[in-house]
Amino acid sequence: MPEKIRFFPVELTYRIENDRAVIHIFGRTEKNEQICVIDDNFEPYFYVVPKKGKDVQEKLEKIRVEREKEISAVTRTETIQKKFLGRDVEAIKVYTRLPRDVPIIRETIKEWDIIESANEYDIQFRIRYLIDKNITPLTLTEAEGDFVSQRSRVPVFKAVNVKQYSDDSLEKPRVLAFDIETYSPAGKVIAPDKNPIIMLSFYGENFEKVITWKRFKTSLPYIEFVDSEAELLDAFKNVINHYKPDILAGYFSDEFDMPYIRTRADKYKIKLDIGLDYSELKVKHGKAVVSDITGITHLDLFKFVVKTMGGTFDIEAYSLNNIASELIGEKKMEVNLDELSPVWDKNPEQLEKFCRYNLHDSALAFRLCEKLLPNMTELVKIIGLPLYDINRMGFSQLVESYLLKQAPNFNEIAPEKPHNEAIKQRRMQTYKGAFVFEPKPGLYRDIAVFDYRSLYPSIISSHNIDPGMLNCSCCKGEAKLTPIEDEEKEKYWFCIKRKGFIPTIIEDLITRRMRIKEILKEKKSPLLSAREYSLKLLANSFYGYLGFFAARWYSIECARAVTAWGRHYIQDVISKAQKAGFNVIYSDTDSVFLALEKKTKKDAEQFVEKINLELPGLMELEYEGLYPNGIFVSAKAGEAGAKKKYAMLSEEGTLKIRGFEMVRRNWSPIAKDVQEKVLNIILRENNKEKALNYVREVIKDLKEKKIPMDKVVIHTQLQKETGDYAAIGPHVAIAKKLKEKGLEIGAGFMIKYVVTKGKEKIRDRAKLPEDVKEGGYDADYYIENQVIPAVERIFNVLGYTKEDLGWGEGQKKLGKFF
DNA sequence: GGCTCCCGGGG
DNA sequence: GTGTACGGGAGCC
Repeated sequence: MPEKIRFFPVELTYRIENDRAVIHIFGRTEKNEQICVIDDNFEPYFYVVPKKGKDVQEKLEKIRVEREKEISAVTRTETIQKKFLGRDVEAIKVYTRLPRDVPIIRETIKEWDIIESANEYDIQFRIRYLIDKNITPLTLTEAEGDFVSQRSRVPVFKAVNVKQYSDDSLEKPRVLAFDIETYSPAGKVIAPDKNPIIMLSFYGENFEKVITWKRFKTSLPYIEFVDSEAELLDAFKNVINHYKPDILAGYFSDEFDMPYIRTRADKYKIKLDIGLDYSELKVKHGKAVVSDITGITHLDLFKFVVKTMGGTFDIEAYSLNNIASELIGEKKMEVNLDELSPVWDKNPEQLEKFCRYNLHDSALAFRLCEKLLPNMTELVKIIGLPLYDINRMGFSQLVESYLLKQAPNFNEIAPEKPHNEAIKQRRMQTYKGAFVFEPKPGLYRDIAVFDYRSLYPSIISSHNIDPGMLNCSCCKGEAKLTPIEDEEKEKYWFCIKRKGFIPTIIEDLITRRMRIKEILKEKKSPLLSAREYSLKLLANSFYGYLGFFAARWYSIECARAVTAWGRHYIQDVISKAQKAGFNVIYSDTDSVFLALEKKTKKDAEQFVEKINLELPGLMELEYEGLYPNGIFVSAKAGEAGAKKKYAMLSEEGTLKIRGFEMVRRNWSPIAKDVQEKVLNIILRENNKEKALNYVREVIKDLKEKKIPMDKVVIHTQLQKETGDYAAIGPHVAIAKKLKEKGLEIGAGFMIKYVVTKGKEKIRDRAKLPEDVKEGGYDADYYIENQVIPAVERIFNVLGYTKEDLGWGEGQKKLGKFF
């Protein structure tokens, strides 16, 4: 008699056992125990769409391909009525024995001239399983079968039937956060192959631990001493095995902690078999590095923050410190990490504070995970992919995964991913973007900002913008033409009789979100606001997706139509604002900035209300806020317009800075300092004279060599061996000289240099800081190439000349504003 | 004006 | 592995 169990799937994979693909679903039962449910009843397949009147089926069934002594063959085929971009097609569902046969078979038929296309041959087998079985990870699922005996860290249940049971979801997955500290002398680059891990910390529910392999006196109960790095790595495994987390969370752990741990374990030939099936921690080096443990979801919170949440907050860098302060209001512990290695070598009695620092980072990762998990979980529930995947996906992938999940409900076959040629073609195509009302560069006071809520999604829905609805023969001459202004482009339309696949889906997302917002007005719920946010995120990503060259449902006509209608609607607000007597100073895509001047905040709010009364159902203009001070600058020196480059001071006193590209580490500290200081003086103190004098002072100090050397040191890392460079930049020139001196200089080394005076190329004037005596730097270089570019756009709008800055005649030309 | 190289995060 | 996913700025060539 088969047994029934219920569980929350967390992660899944597949293995080949006895020549069959077996899905392994890892999860937690209702009784809160970890489990692995296996299912060998799912066949790999893909679709073939034959050309009209061609008999393809028989030929398909005869395929046999030999690769590396393995035979790939089609096991059976089915003819099936499907839709492709809204059109009815007769497709063949082609089954194979193993998942890996799918791409092989597709490869052998791709040149056949009797087929229209092959489709859905590149959907991962585990994802195909979730889609076809309609199983959503983290959501209560029922399996029918029996427990079997199999080598595994958790009980294994062999299922004959697996199906979604209810909408209940795993409330509290078990989370363990971790972080490592490594031996890393000051100024030296991080080198996993050379330098050991010296500390490792974990933070979980009622659990904190720091493991280190140098002993010192401490009363901290969570510190555990071991005798070597190899023992520390063993402890890493043991802690995970005993804690039994569903989720192992880190910050930048995909690309730092995990690869580091992997490299160190390999050095000692330690098996990192922490997978629930005893498989090893896998670090995969692709374009981005990802680290994967079978059965345990490894989350890299950095990736989620950067890829998905990024746009929502206003920070200059995605460091753990910034993100933690922004999201959970906590900072990292202040510690000078340059001291860690010397202390480790010479003063181990001082290691305790580094242990606390190490634990605190894990604690931050843990709380960040708690904070972000509702957002990720909601995306899991909406899109239907495991957490692991959601964590690492960008917007386009989220949209595409959602469409792939929805396609069967509409009986749609997914289009192929574009291949090389198509991508090249698509990349060359351009279209007109959003409308930008170019501001007159300058300083403004009392700026009221409005924006359309979900402008593009509501356009896609209300204008039925969909690749399959384009230029239908049924509505020719009847449907409204897309309002593209470009005369050379042919006008086109979208069907008004049928609703497209994408508009249907997006409308569903918008209305679901609206319902949630209604509930949220009544009472707060973190869960619902996470869902609301996820729905918004997803809906907002469709437009970009339609114009993304690598998208399956790519359609430049659709993308072009969205921006065309967008321009139409924003221009409408602008003209109405002007008619109402407002001074429109700036507008971009879906937002309008008004300088209030003689009008009041109340006038602005009333204006928005009035606009909203006239807007069709889904569309809404929002009052974003009032900014007492703002500066709008031109994009490049001398250029008139200024797209997306402004800084404003909010009523709450925070600076909102847009478009001033981050001055990064390969800039000198003096350039960073000056940019930040100038914006602050102008917006907070409202004193351009003071800002001017400040820069003038800095320029003077540079010329008089009063700015200390450490403010002009530029850091650049060598990315490859010195001999491998085609172009010799300043840092490469330095590296070559160092090498000639017999120093060990290779890829990864951090080069610090100072540019000195001379007429040669910059690379010939770049010197090591220690080879330049105090004041030996080239003041002109730092003024012209560092300080001035950092503030040029700002002073641009203030209209000062170079004489005003004390950088007068007879000097090298600096651009007309100085 | 193209092409090449670097940055991010982490210690 | 039912494969190939950044995007923008500076300096050399």
